[in-house]
Amino acid sequence: MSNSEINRKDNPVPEPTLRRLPGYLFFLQKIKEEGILNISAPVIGKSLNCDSTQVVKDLAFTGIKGRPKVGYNIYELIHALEEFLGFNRTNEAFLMGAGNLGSALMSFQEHQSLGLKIIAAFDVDTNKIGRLIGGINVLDYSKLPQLSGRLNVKIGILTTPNHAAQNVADDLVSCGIKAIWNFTSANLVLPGSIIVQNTSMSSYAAVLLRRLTDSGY
Amino acid sequence: MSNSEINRKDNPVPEPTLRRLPGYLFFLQKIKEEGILNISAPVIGKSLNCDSTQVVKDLAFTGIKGRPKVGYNIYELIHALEEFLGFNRTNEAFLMGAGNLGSALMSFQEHQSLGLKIIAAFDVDTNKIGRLIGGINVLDYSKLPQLSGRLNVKIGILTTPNHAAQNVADDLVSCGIKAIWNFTSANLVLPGSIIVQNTSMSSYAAVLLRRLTDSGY
DNA sequence: TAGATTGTTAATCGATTAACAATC
DNA sequence: TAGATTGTTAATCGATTAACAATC
Repeated sequence: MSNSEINRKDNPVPEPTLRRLPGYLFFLQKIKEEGILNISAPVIGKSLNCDSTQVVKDLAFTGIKGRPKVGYNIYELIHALEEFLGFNRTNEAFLMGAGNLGSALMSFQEHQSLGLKIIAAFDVDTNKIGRLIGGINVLDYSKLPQLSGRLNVKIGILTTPNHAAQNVADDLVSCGIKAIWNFTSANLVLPGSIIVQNTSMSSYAAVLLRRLTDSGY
Repeated sequence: MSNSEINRKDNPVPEPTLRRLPGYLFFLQKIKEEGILNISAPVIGKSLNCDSTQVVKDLAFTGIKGRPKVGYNIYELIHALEEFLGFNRTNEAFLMGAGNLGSALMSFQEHQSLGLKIIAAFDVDTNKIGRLIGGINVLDYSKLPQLSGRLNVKIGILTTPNHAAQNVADDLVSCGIKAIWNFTSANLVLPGSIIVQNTSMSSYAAVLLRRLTDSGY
């Protein structure tokens, strides 16, 4: 039984850990340029402002082995992180709703480095259908079942208006989508097997604004 | 000593709570249309798929009082949430970096309902300077100190390329900005008094992609 | 009054941090 | 060998969930 197979069922990676891992990866990619070969958890922790024990534990989830007194080989570590996070694969996705936010995500090059590839966008607005945004075609929403049947895409990115979110999510699920990246404020009710990643701007705005109030302005 | 004054110092609102509060607010705004006058924590919990005790505790942070057997007055509750989160105020912000993501945020109307108002954007790209995006002017980056001196803006939205993020953040701080909403992947090193809200897409992509892998595709 | 719900206190759970043994 | 760092086990901390008393 491989490490990943053990994790799959009994030992899911904690979400806080997953959220930190890309930070390590970006830091390592940055300092790789400086020709450093090995790096230790205390150095990473000091640079990223977090506990070194936590760095060790987080990195252990990727299956990488470090050497006492030396640390981790930076190339192995970068590879392990990319592999573990799926950033070096190509994960195809549909984008639903080519409005402001949707268009931005299509134009946003950085997804590529996260192994995410939006292969098509869908909208009901005839003004948007047929347009090419960030190199991605905006298709008629009614074409979704047909295309999903052929392409076996697993990820849906939801950038519709809030009121349409639940219906579109339901449609995605019936088309075989396994994971939904929900940028709307809608609370989606979906089968438990569907992975939902909520990324509503309002949550972050809430934290930021309240902290500002807490601090006494 | 008012409730908010007590919270300010000794009892900061937990971040998980703050992240959930906008969800309650959107739900309430939606069902307000149906003419419902009172709503109980168990009903909110059932609809939003979370524990009713948690709803009660979360709402208590806003200072609102409920009535046993009846629940909360929906109008009072909406008001309390908006007030507490700062969504009914106008919080002015500068946006730094009018690229794809920055442009999207400028066009994204929903910020208004979060009490956020981007009053100007800044960029170094002469092709962008002078343009109007989503009704917001893109100004020359060098104009930042001058404008911030006059306007007393507290919030900076950081949508620059990663490599420029730290420098721009430093400039924002020296211009009197108190809170930075960081959309880049850069790990910002700033004075402790500055509120930083990291919203890097890569963290969410990481969680989503890994959960997909965990589930066995 | 009876019953549902708030509001609070206690128990559980999970993540972070600390301690320490293993090892290069 | 000595010392720094990994890797693991234990202690702490905070958030969630459960229990229960107060109350409308």
